Amino acid sequence: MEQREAAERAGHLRQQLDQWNYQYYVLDDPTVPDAEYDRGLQELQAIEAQYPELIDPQSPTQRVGAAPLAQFQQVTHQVPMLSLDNAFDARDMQAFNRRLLERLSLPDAQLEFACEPKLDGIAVSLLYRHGVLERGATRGDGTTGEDITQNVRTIRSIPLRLRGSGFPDVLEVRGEIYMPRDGFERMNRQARERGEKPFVNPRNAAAGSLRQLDARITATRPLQMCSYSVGLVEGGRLPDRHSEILRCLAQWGLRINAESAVVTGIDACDAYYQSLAARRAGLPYDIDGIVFKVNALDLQQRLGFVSRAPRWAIARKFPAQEEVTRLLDVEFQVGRTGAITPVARLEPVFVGGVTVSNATLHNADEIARLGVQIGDTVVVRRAGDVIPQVVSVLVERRPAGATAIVFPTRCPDCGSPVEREEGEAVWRCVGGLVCSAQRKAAIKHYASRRAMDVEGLGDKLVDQLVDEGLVTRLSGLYDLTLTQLVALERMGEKSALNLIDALERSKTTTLARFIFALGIREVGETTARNLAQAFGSWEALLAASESDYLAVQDVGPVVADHLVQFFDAPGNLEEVAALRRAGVTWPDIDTANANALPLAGQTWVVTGKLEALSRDEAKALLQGLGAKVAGSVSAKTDCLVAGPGAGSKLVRARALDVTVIDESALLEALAQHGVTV
DNA sequence: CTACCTCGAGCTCA
DNA sequence: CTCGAGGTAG
Repeated sequence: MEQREAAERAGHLRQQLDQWNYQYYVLDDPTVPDAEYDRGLQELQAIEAQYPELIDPQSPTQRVGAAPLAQFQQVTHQVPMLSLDNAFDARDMQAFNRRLLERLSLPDAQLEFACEPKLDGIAVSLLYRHGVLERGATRGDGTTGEDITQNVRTIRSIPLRLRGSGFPDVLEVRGEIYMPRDGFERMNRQARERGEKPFVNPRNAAAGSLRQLDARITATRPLQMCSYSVGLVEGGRLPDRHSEILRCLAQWGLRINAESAVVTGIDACDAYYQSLAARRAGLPYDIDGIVFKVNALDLQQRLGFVSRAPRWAIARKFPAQEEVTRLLDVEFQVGRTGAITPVARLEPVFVGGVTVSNATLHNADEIARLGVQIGDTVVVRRAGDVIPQVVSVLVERRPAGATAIVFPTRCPDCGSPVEREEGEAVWRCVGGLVCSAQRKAAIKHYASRRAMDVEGLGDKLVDQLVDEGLVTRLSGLYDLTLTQLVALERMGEKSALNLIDALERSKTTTLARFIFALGIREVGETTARNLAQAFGSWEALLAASESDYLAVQDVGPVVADHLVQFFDAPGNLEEVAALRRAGVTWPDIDTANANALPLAGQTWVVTGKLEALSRDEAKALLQGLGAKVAGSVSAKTDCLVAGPGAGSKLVRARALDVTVIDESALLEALAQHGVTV
């Protein structure tokens, strides 16, 4: 075949194959036998082999999976991928509706909702530029995910090129990648036949398949993609109703859920939920709830967002699955703060897609409330990502040998007495650092990634080090020698050297990390950062008084009290000194730096009703940029943010010639300083 | 909390 | 081959 003729034939074949592919994988409506599709594909492959210059990256032959990656690259979502608020029953849904109507000032409206099942898979983002699939990414934390382009390209229901026309220049499609039940069963059957370990549920199978560095493996997995919204849109317009946008996506060759529907009013949402719940078991895929979205985009915009979720959407979850099992034993774990937590050891039971063998019983009150005994038959509940729970006891099935759970009066680890503070539910071991469980927890926390980040120092190793008596205090970590380490189990020279090296590297840190690493009660990462920022140096922190602490962001009387207690306790200051002697060091923060925050020195006031933010949120964001947010307008006020309904403050601001901006200007100002809402 | 992937390194046995 | 650590996801 001549090249010109080959090019023509290849073009024709691609179009034909894309069409068949679309009908098969997107519409679920095959029009030709598999053999015919395969024949076409082979012919195209043959042409492309003969004329490699004719290969098009979007060709249907290019779905077999590319060569393995060394690692996934990070990608930033320009429009964050938010999560959804949850509803668990009809009452939550009514409350959702009331919130909507109130915010929109439409007390009696029957809003239109777009509804569809919430597939149990992995959320992804697909970026199309000029209709060509450019990038696929995981959700990650909503802002930063991983580039899984190579893997998504192998999924047949994801078009490599959009069909038709009229799509925006840049279109980010969001949806769920999942594994249909039949594919999951088939794959697991094959895995078992080959003596490999099957996946426990379709969701994990989909997640595992997408995490492959070798896309050729992903290509063999029966994955599907279903689109449910759009993110970034540039150079084009989309319709003004969610349901219409979905229709566009379908026209452009993306798969959308066949069950999607539009209903009017919250009661119709309930009916939709009930009908789908009844058919749930018969669906070809797993779902864990139903999503309801306000259909009109202008209303969505007016409703805005709360922290990490839109106000205009909600996921109504199905009731958590429950299973009956036996309580084998209760262990009492001692946490970093000495808190004693009872943990139920259960006869392993498959519930909600995973095998549950542990569940927290929280505290003594919870045990009393349940009236549970060891040996009892209990009901365990698990819903999706929530922690398994012991819900109730089947008392009538209590065996003769059941024994009461005796809450310890002494620490199970060190034997010190346990105490409970007035009004608190948790009992704590008073042993402090005498208690090896607390020491272990303290060291694990110190070494953890967000604290001092000692790579390679995991739970098991810490247990060993403490049990062998090699480390009795934090600073003891830095005294470890090669000889000591090599003597440990599963520790060769290489591992030992790596650990010593990691410890050495951890010594250079920041004040914020160090404060966090100390494990002061109630002082988490954020508070530690605020303290570091406010005081700049360890000395300044130490010299500060309780009232100085109270002046720091997010520090209330409780945290301030814990700080004072920490510094008053005898061993702590000596321990910090020992750590610094061992070489732990950080740069002091120029406290002038704190004043370098963009709005430092300015005083703002927020009044009236805001839409995208609550007043408290606006206040917090402004404070984050260094502004002082006052309650009333004075001559010293730099700027007034006035929403609708602003009254005397607005009048006074005008009188005093204070700058007044509205909410959109505020959002813009925040965005200018890198704060997106 | 559970499950999964990946990697480095130690252990085991030929 | 197995283990532990580190990371991701829901």
